[in-house]
Amino acid sequence: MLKEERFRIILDQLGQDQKVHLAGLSGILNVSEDTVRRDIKELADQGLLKSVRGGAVPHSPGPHRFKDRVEYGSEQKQIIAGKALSFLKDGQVAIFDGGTSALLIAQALPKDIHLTVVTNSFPIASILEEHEKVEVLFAGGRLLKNSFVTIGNETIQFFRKFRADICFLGICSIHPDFGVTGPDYEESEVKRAMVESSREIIALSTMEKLGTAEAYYVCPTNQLTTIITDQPDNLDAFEIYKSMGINMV
Amino acid sequence: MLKEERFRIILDQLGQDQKVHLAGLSGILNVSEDTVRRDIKELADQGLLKSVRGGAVPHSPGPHRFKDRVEYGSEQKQIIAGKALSFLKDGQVAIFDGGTSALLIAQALPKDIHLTVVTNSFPIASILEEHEKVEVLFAGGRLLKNSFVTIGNETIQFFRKFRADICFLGICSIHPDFGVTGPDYEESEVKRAMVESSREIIALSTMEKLGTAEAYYVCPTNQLTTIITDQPDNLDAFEIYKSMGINMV
DNA sequence: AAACAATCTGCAATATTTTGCAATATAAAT
DNA sequence: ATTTATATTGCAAAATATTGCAGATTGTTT
Repeated sequence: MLKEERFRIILDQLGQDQKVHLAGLSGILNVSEDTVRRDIKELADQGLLKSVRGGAVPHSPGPHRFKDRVEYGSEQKQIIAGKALSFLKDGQVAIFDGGTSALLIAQALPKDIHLTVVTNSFPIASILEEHEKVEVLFAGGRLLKNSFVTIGNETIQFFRKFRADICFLGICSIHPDFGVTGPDYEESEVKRAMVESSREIIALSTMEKLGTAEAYYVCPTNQLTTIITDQPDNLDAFEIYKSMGINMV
Repeated sequence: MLKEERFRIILDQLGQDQKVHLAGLSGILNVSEDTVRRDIKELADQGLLKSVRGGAVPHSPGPHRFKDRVEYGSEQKQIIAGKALSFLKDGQVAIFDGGTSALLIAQALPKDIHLTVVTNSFPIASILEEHEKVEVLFAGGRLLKNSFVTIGNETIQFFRKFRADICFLGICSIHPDFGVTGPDYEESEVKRAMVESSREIIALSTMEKLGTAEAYYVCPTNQLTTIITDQPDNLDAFEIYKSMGINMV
């Protein structure tokens, strides 16, 4: 049997099972495990698979890898991110909140837009590194370990120093009477500072968060310029906010 | 079963439930809990999940990217990092410079030490995320894309607000007469702010940098408390600095 | 402080890989 | 056709990695 034949069979098997064992292939191909091992090594050198102890696995693992999962949030948030982009204009100064909604906007951001982004989120800053034309101003402060955002007085002071054109605010809850609220004191304080430093406020919220309230106050509802939701079809709520002069998208 | 298969199953489970238990996986995978533990540890090292007591949880959408960037420092720098650790005492406030030398110290830092770390380096902050007992204060400012550190006036102001016990300063050049100097204006300015905010200054330098000078001034040589080098055998230079009252290690 | 669970460490048993080598096959040159 | 060089293959010993276990250590709960 030609070596190339073996290669093809190995790759076929791999395509079917997402894995191959040396012993199994040795049987199928009628060669020693050593030979299979050498074949696998050769294929690995070509980048066609990944050699692991005892066999091989596909080189670029499928979308089931967790790393990839993290980066794609829920479909609702993707929708929101897409809508949000249309509000950004070239040359603006934009504040990006530390939540996952704003993160998705950063991911969806085209590479050719020229921006100044002020944020307290490591992941966002990390993504924007690839955007040549985006200048990133990172807010200092105490680092919140699990979410990789900075909070605290330093962070607040940082945002106070800037005057942004637009602010993308990941929202926990919005209520017509109680305003924008969040579940965490310090994060809410930071959000307030963001709001107060920005001309336009774009709230990013899934539909079910409209009409709820949490413990800590961020800002009055009418301070929001626009509310972006995933499904703008809940007409009741819609009208309420529209009557307050808020742009619903 | 291939180790990689187990990895995939673990990550799949994690994607579904947002958590996995050692016992559960041990049953599913038909291996001992110890093996699962080791698997989880390995995955955690790759940044694909976060190991917690009793199991694992998804890693926050944090910047694993930095870790990839971290070049495994040269042997010299590893030596320096080892020596530097002995200067850190429990409970101290420490400033970590943005260079690779300080990064290696962070990597070598034991998990059980209690510290407050002030830094302007994303990679360092990212590494310290895993250290439960380390509080990280991150300096805001303009983000330098390629090196992932913040610089500029905001950064300097941030460091001015703190009084640290110890500061690890990655050094470009030290000269007995010209003092500590660096090749970049803004970075040198930030370093100066660090130096001025700290009681002890530990300079991290390879031997060949002692006795050279660059364009931008950081601080006078005698402001250094200690100079850590890779090979403390160049006696000529050694005596010069010692006679200035600097601890050479 | 005691009791318990989880983790770490060293170890031995097992499995896998590497390496050098010899036998065989394939290709190229005479 | 014969020889020579080159590559492939299988084998076996040595080196390395993995795994489960038992005891020590650490962390958590009551």
